[in-house]
Amino acid sequence: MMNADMNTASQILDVAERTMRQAGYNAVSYRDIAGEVGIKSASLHYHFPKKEDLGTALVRRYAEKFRQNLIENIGEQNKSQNKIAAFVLNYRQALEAQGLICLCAVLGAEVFGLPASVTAEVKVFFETNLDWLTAQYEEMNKAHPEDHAKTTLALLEGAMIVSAVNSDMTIFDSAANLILADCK
Amino acid sequence: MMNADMNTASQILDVAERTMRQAGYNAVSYRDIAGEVGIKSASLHYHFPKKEDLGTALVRRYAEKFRQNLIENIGEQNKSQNKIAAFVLNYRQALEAQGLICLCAVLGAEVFGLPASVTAEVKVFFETNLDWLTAQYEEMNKAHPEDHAKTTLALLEGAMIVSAVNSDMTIFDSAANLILADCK
DNA sequence: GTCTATAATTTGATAGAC
DNA sequence: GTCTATCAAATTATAGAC
Repeated sequence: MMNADMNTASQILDVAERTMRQAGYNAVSYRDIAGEVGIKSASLHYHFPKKEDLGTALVRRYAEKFRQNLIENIGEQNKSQNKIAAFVLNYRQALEAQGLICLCAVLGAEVFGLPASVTAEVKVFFETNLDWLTAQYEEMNKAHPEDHAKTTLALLEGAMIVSAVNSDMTIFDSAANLILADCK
Repeated sequence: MMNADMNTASQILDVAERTMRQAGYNAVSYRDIAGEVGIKSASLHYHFPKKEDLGTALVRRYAEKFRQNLIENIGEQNKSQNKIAAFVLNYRQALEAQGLICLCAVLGAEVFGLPASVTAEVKVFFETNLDWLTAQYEEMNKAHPEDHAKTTLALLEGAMIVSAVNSDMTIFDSAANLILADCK
């Protein structure tokens, strides 16, 4: 009986993640989440006293899932080129399979209106991504690994947004191809 | 006496644009806008009956301003390389001077929660950008001008978000340099 | 952990006077 | 064009029973 539905907190985060990635931080209400989970909104406050707590927990879990998924996608690969490919795939799956933009792209776009603690978690996600990418480009002996890391992350986050608005996956794929071509 | 403050509608749009670019569509309220403009929220409905009307008018004006600003930045230039540089500068000025992310990046991130008419205007903005960029890359005899256009737009929109979250303009500049280097 | 009940505030929106 | 007055609904949040 160890299925995911046993944990109410994780169910709350599941619903919150989907709705926030669809419509942003302010579009998500305790009442709507509670309705979908099947409890009352007052009960939500037991798990996450303030909305800010829900926001930070959400981004933290998202970052951890991203990390775990990356490890899975990398599998047995040990060449940096293939690790970058796994990284790009990580983002692509989120967009195509679930039809959702990266949580941190959505929250990042609203950055000047977010609680400071939520912004801090989004920043950690981006910095972790940049550090990891920089390490890969270093291993590939690129001249300016930090620059490569910055452009790769920006490309993926931006491509998700433009792709979603225009309902056109070829935008994401152009970005992905540019990143992969640069690794050859 | 032809100053901008004469037109209440444009004052409303000024405040709405700034706050939406800071915190997203749902973070902006009629009451807050009215307070800053110095009128009552009921009066706002005279100019924009529904919030959806305000949203569409906002994106339409933003797209037009972007177009006008691009023409100014291009100036006497007639080489496509320099036109692309003006395009990049257009985005950079928004971020650095005003400290704000592109309106359409912010709204685009919330795309699955926006009124359909607002989404449509954001899509027009992106498509216009893509068409213009494609024309420039065609003139430069690039092999796949549409791909170049897609990656350039995605890079700029994504770079604004990551730069803003990390309070680090070098992220935007890495993206800008990649675009400009590709034009040489 | 979840509930009922409730509070204080904010939201988009309308009617009608001036 | 802007105002007052008003509305119904939604928001985050708390107190206290079970």
